[in-house]
Amino acid sequence: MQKAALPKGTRDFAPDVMRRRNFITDTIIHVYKKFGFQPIETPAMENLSTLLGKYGDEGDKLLFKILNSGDFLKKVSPEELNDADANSLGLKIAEKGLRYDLTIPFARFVVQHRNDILFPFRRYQIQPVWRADRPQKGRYREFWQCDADVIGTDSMIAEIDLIQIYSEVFDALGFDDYVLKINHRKLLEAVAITCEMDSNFRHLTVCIDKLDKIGWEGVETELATEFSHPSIEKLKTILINGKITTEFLNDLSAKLTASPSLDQALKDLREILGFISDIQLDVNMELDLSLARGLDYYTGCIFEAIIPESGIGSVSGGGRYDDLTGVFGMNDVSGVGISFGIDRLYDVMEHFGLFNELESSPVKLLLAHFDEKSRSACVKLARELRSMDISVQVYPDVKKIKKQLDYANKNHIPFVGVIGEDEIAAGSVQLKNMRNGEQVSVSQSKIGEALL
RNA sequence: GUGGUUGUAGUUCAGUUGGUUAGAACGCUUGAUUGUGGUUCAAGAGGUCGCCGGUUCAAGUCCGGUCUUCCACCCCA
Repeated sequence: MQKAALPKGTRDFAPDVMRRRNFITDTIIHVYKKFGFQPIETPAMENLSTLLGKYGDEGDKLLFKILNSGDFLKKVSPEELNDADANSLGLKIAEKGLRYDLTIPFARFVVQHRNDILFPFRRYQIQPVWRADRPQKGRYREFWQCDADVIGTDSMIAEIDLIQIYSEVFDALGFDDYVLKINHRKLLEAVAITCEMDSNFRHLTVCIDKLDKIGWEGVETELATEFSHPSIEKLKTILINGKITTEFLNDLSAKLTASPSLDQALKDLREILGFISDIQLDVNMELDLSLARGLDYYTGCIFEAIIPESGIGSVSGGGRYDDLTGVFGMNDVSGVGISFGIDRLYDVMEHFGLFNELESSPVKLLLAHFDEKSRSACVKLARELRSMDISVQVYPDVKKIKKQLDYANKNHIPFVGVIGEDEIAAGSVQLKNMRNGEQVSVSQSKIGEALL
């Protein structure tokens, strides 16, 4: 016999888990729709060429590759088999991969359907993504992302909408404590220029992103592998406080070397802060200069949402990208998007006990019986009740009534209708309320009303 | 990819320095109750101790490998 098992980092979702997961996705979809986003879906697999090189070296390693069908070794010579490293050999025997996120497939989608899309285009997409990571707390190899993107405009109205979405989603899910962090890649570029660290911008962003986690001393150590001491000291005077306020933006600009990047970042951020103030949006947003985000394609505003004391990093991330579609041959299309991680939202909600909905069954009535004849009567009655849009289930086997009641009880089915010889003769049903145990005899023709 | 950690009944877990027939709770089945669930009581079923190999008179217990769980790093939802 074979052992029933799942690949590492993947999970089954039982009905009670699905009910909660659906609550999360329904909540998010409801908000997305209010802001005019429309759903799309894309395939689980993409061509590897679509995926590779979009998420940095680290991302490439984490892609699940799909072995070519048929004789996948046909195109590989014995010499290549011996000499090749795993990476280059992988490309010869696999030309498809599982998607790593929903943003790159969306960019591909936009380019491919450019003639059918009306820009600016707002889409939401809720599908699983796969990463060949090592699983740990809040990290799975298969997990669900819940994306919303606006593409085809560089207006900050898109950012403002996304910020409002954050506020509404967290409120609706019941989080009273969350932090929406925001920063701007071009502001970071200005910092890099000022500190003469623009030679290795990526290293800079990776380091300062860890400020929260490892503190300035840790960041300093990691920076030292690439940058000079004076540069690091200068960065310290800019970064040391990490979090900055609206007013601090002005002070900050005075510290930074003038550049087009700086101008753009300040313009965007001031516009956003202005809107938030105008509409008096109640959102717990922090401008955080140490927020960098590793994904390579971000070029403007970047977002990250965290739930303090949850034990899980971030539940959402996002940002603006100026040229995601460029690699697919469609230039100068700016977009901005966010992505909620359903699995992490679930874990955090469970951690704080935010799932407080009553245990209830989608089935309202179970019809119980004593023999094949009364069971037939149940099937007939069930059909009538369903035509009234009542969710009914007929117990399938002829078993003791005790067993059938027990089944209803364990499934939290609120009502049981018992039909036997006497009831058939009288055209009635014994309707039992499973919550309080009360039982009444009801005419079969009236049972629908009794339940509604 | 690096380091650590975990695995015993359906589930959560005990199991002494290696030593008879591996336990508990909950769950499950049956009965008390042949037309009535939840509570109670009684009885019963259920384990190749993750898998493979090694040490030993003897392995759930020690050793090696492997898979799995969880955690940290890297990175990220």
